Amino acid sequence: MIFADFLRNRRREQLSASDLAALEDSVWDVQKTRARQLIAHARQPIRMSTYLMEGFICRYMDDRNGLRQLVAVHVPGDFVDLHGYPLGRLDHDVATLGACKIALVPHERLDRLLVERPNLTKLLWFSTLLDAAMHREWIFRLGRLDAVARVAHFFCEIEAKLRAVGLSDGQHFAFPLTQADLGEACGMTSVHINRMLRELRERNLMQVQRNRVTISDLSALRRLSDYDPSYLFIEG
Amino acid sequence: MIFADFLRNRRREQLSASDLAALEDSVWDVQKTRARQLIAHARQPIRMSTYLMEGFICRYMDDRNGLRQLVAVHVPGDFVDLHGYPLGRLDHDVATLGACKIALVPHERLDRLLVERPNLTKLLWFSTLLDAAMHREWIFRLGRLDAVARVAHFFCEIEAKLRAVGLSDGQHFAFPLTQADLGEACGMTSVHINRMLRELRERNLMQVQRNRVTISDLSALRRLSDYDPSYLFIEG
DNA sequence: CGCTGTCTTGAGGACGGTCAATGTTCGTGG
DNA sequence: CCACGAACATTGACCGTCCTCAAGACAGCG
Repeated sequence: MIFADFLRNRRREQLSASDLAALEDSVWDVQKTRARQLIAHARQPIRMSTYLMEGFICRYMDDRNGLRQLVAVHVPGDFVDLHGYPLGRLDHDVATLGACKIALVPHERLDRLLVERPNLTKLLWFSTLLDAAMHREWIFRLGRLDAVARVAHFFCEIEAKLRAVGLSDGQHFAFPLTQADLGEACGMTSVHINRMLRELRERNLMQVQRNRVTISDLSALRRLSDYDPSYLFIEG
Repeated sequence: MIFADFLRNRRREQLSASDLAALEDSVWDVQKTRARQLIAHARQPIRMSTYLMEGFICRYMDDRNGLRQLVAVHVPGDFVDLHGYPLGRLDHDVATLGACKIALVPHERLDRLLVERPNLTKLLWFSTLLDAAMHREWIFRLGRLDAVARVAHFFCEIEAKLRAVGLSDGQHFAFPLTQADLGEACGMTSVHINRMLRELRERNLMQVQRNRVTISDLSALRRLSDYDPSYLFIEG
């Protein structure tokens, strides 16, 4: 089962057995990729979309000087660049963070689903709009929060997303991002990320060590960063 | 014709006469609204979406202290909260900036279009993903640009969007946002917005006066802010 | 004509960036 | 099993951008 985690704890009950089977059938290939590998280029037309089964993927834009701004971080269960289907090309790059397992879905097969399966189409549409909701939360984070809160807010989101697919117990989870990556996500330098992580550690809220995050006080972390996960549409 | 500007200069040629007629038929009411009026509430279920015919609308989120962060500014031709259809509820508020003319489309009617008109559905989906692309550009703006460039970048986007629907000639356009609004869009204080506008004026790039923007050197403005409008998918 | 919201400007300070040095971890190959 | 190098993490000193606070000017509107 490739799409086992797709919309898990979201609206999966709206996915009929037959729609799910059609979705599974639309997969062209399942692949493993190494860490730090580019999997889709900005501006080029794309003919397939990538569904993430294992690992972490990010999307980012470059400025003139080659400095990156991450615009999304994806976890298993995410249909990473499904928006490339209606758009036809991407406005950003997509790359793996750690090693990943991905499924590739050709757009011609999505065309069939669009015509034959309105219910599934609406769920696929929904899933691309979840990404848009996350984008909005990132805008809020960058526009209104100070440095500590930005970092805390970022981890709150990752934790909530991972928990929805069973990869966090609320206290621990695997996490392949470096401090430089965090800087590119939060709009700050890796040096300052380091200081903010120290602050969060010293306040006994959370810590990061060797690709692993430990959260000791999730509710304090959420309070600190004004975090409300309702935009993720996770049930229960 | 209500949807005269919808996807104008984007993919409107893909909109068949019959699809367009069906879209027009799905409108329940056309209304005029005053300036600074809330038209959709965060968190509440919504049963209609708003298409903007005239005026400016913004979407925003509040932090704990009631400080706003704008996440989008809409111009005529935008289907402002169409994403509320697959989502079922919004994660943010929607309000008019100046006086507006809007068309309301009940979601039950969109359900019919979804089942009967896959081609139209794909275009509607596309239009919600344009908004997501703009969100990404806003993330980039807030994360990677300094204050002058942020303001310049914002105006470059507004100008490009207005030009696509014939409301800017590349040099002049109507603009109802106050400096406080600009601050809420660009993640800075209105005081600093004021200083940056002065800088742009003194460098002979652009100026704002009485709800009107004059751009004297658009290409310099774009260079300054690393602006590339390709994410808007405007043709020609 | 006065009220209110918006704009403008200044002075001082805090937050986060820059630059640079050092420490740590981990994979690779001898 | 250890030696080495590369990538990543950590810390300090200094500095610039942008925020805060505050006062005053201006414009639109009753």
